[in-house]
This record gives sequence, structure tokens and C-alpha cells, in this order.
Amino acid sequence: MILEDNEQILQRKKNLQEIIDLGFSAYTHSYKHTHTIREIVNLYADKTKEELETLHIEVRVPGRIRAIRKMGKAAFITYSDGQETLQIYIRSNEVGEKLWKLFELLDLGDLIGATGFLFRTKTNELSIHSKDLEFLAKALTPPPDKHSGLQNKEIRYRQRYADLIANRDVREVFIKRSQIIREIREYFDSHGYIEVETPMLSPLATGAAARPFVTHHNALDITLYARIAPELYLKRLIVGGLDRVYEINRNFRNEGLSIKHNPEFTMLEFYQAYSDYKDLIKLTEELIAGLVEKVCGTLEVEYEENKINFARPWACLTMREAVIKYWPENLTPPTKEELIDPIILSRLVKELGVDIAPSANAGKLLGALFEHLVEPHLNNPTFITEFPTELSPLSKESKEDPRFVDRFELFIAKMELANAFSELNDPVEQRHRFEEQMQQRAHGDDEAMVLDEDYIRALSYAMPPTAGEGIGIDRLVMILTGQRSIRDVILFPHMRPERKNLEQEDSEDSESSEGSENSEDSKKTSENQNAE
RNA sequence: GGAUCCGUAGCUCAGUUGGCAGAGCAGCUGGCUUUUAACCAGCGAGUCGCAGGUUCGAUUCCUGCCGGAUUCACCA
Repeated sequence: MILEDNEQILQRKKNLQEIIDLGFSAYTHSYKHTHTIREIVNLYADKTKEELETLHIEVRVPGRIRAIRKMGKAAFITYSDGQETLQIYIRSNEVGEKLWKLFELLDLGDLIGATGFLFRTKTNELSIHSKDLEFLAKALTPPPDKHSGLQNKEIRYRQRYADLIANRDVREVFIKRSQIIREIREYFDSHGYIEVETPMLSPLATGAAARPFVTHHNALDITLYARIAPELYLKRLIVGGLDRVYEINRNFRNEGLSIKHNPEFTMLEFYQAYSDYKDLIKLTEELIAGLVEKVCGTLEVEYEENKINFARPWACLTMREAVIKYWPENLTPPTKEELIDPIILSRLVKELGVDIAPSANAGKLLGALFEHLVEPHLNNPTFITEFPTELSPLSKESKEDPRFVDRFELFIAKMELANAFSELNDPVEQRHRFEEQMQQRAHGDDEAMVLDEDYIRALSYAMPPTAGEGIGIDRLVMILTGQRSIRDVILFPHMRPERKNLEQEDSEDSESSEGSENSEDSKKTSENQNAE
């Protein structure tokens, strides 16, 4: 078991039993209350001692015990609703023997309700003078240290409940996250979009360059993939005449973890018919600058010792302009034309020591140069446009130069935050692009995109000229809440399973595996399977 | 997957140039009827991540493993 008895847990179990023996119910079914603690604080924080005496406000309020200060026959209990704290004052001669006994059996972390009237103490602290306590639930596990909180990151991520109890600023981050997503919905709902949901499980993992998670449908006996992007489904809806759609949901990519990557992450994708990528530049500025202003109250946001300035208009460079701009100062920069020539590009890549096969196509080489030279500089919001066609199998090519597509990515705080383009709607050209991708797959690139026949069939019904965009919500939340790690904006970030859990799963699995010799061996087997 | 760092009481952290393991909070006992990091007196609490090795002796040194953080790779 994960919950191991120690001195403190045993003591709390004993206290719980004594509470039950006194005739209180162990875990109550509900608690009718007049206020939450934050409501009390909001309503009465500015009332004076005299005002409270005159008003004599009777309240009934639940919360979690954070501290107990006992002075012989009277005591203060500080308790909290997670956001605000309030203190309860009780006297043994007022509550009676039984309730005083209950009080003495309370532990930090227990949930209780207090009934009484509001007053201010000698030191002017707003408090409930309580004559009736109700016991709501026992904390068998002691809460983290009341001053230093919970620091251990592993426990914070694995046991987010404990993190939320101990660290109030963590709660603030996730409240902000919720607010951000609400504001995004509000923006699209008020701009004629409808919110849709498309499959998370699909027979094809396509619409992005990434490796998928694989699963199996028993009844149909087929392989299914957790989606890597909703893109192709959303554009099917544009074909069907839903001219403006958006979806906020999870994507799953089977790749390494990092400070900026979680295997499941939340993506906003939206598509707008009869528009092109330039329309989305304006929309993106308006959406994100509006969000920043609402959530942060300013357009200048502090992030990792830098200031990010969201004042519009944002910088906009083509990929080749950006590469030339950030070319190492001691070297002669190439010309724009040189930056699409595969022979020159492979020479440049070698000279700069960029880690990519020099035999890659011109688009990939340019992309690698960009990542190497430019990305680390893009702190303020910057749109990068004019992507190589080879990197963009779903984008419409540029009228001026078919080697490039009408696409942009938005970078903020050195992170890719958004990706948008004019959608390729020519089914013949789309098939051609897919086939090129499939060729790359055949040559061992298992992230090249998979051909989707039904998507081509959908395009053959005619899709309007359309612009579409994806925005990484987790990264956006990181920037707006000042968090450096994506794990601090995801409630339950992906972690390796705890060893104790692994052992549990193994014993459940072992019924299907033939006579497993010892648990050490079967553990290794399951770890290997997970790794593949 | 590679590199670096980390894992000591419920929590936050000291510490041991290899010799019986320490503090604050939390817990227990007692005192205290307006405290607020309450206070005062006393007490208990540990597989020093796990498994081996070296050693008279390992929490400390070495190796492997588990878990975490950071970073590189992967991942636009």
C-alpha cells in the first residue's frame, strides 16, 4: 500500500475512532452552510469591530484546519477554503464538554464546519465566535508543513491535491488557466465560431509531424491511434459548410518529455472559411493581446527575467529574413536566394555545425538553420512567415513563389506558440503532397505525414479558401502565469509510474501472462513494453 | 537515450574528512480563557531511495538499479 502507517497516521486513526465513539459521524454526507470562507472575507473584511457587534451576523462555514492555537480552556482554529483563511474562536465553557472533547481530537488538515457570529479579536482579526463545531472529515495523512509548504516537486506533481492544499499560488495558476480558456471560448463564440469535438481516437494518426500513441479496439479488432492533431477533421467540417469552427482539446504525441513538452497537451485549433493566413495574423494579435490585458492587466509581462511586450503590431519576418538577421556577426550572411538552394544550404549547415543530415531537402535545411540561429532570440511576439513548401504538406503555396507557402508561426519567449496557414484545398495537389510525405516515411522518417484518403475525398467536394491555426494552450498559460515549466500549468503532468504502483499492475497483469516466475522478471518485461 | 545534480523523521532542511543520526514545524504529555509562525516545560519519532561491493565498521566511498530536477538529443 502507498498509505503506510506511521506514528502520525496511527494517532489520527485513533483520534477518528474516539470521535466516532463520542457519537459524531465520521464522514458527514453534506454540510449546509451560509457562506464560504472567501465569501466571509469578501463581505466583512472591511467591517469594524463595532459594526460587527451591532450587526451580529450568524454564519455557518466549512473549511480545512490549518493551525490550532490552544490556550488552556479557549482556542483559536485557523481554517481555510483553499483561497482565504479565517479563524474560529471557541471556549470550553461555551461549547460544552462533548464539543470540547471533539475539539481536542481534531488534527491539522481535518475538515470541519463552524457555526457562530462574526467578531473582531483584541488584535482586530475577523473571527467566528463559535458555539457549535461540526466534524466533516478526517485527514489521516498530515498536511505539509504550514510555513514552508510542499517543496518536493515529485510529490507536488504526483499528489497535486497535497500541492493545492499547501501552496496557494499553485491554485492561482490553475484558476488563471481556467480563466484563459474561458476568455478564448468567449472570443470565438462572439466571432461566429461554433465549438466542435472531433475524434481523439482515430484509425489514422495524421495532420501533424509526430509519432502517435497506439491502442487497440477490441470489438472491431483494429488498431487505433490517439490523435496527434484534429486538423483534418476540422477541415472536413469546413467542407461541410461549418464555416467557422474551433476545438480546444488534447493532442497526444509520443515523444520525449521536457520543460516545454508533455505527451498530452492542450491545443486550440480554429478554421475560418473565405480567409487567408494574413487575416489570422490580425486575429491572433487581437486574441492574445486581449487575453494578456485581461489576465495580466498590462501588455508588458515579466517572464524568466525578461519582459515580453505585447503591444501591437508584433514583429513579422519571413523565415529567410530572420535567418539573415540573426546570422552570426563574424560571418558573411547568405542572400535570400542562397537560402533555398539545397547545395548552398547543406554547406551552410555544415559550416555552422547544425545537427541535421546535409542530404535533407532544402526546406528541412532552412528550417534547421532557423531553429538553430533564430528561435533563441524570439522573446517578444514575432510572426515568422514564408515557410518552405517541403515543411508544410497541408498549406497552400504562395502565389509569388511556389517553393514557399502562405503560413506563419508565432514565437513568444523563444517558444513556438502558434502555427497557421492558408489551407491547401486542391485535392490533386494535396494527394501529391501526401505522396511525397509517404515517400519520406518509406525512407525511414516515421514522423512524415500519413496519407488520408477520406480527407482528399472531402476536398474533392470543394473546400472554400480557408485559413486555420493551432495555438498551444499550455505554453500560452506558462507565459501568462510566469511558469517556466509546462508541468506547472498541467494539473497532472506525465510522470513515470511510482514503483509501488508498478508492482500492483504487474500482479494484475500476471493472470494473463503464463506462469510468471518471479515479480522481478515480470516487472522488467512491463517496463520494456512501456519503453517501446 | 546521454550528461550533471538530487533523494536523510509526516513536511522543510542540516550533518557525518567512514565510528550509536540532528534542528524547526508537525506529533505525544503537562500548563495557559483574545491567540495568530501563540507561548512555556518535558517526551517520542528514521530501512539516511533500493540492492550489491570495499571495510573491523557504510547514511558517508564504489557499482548497479529506482525516482526526481536541469540540460542535450528527440520533438517544428
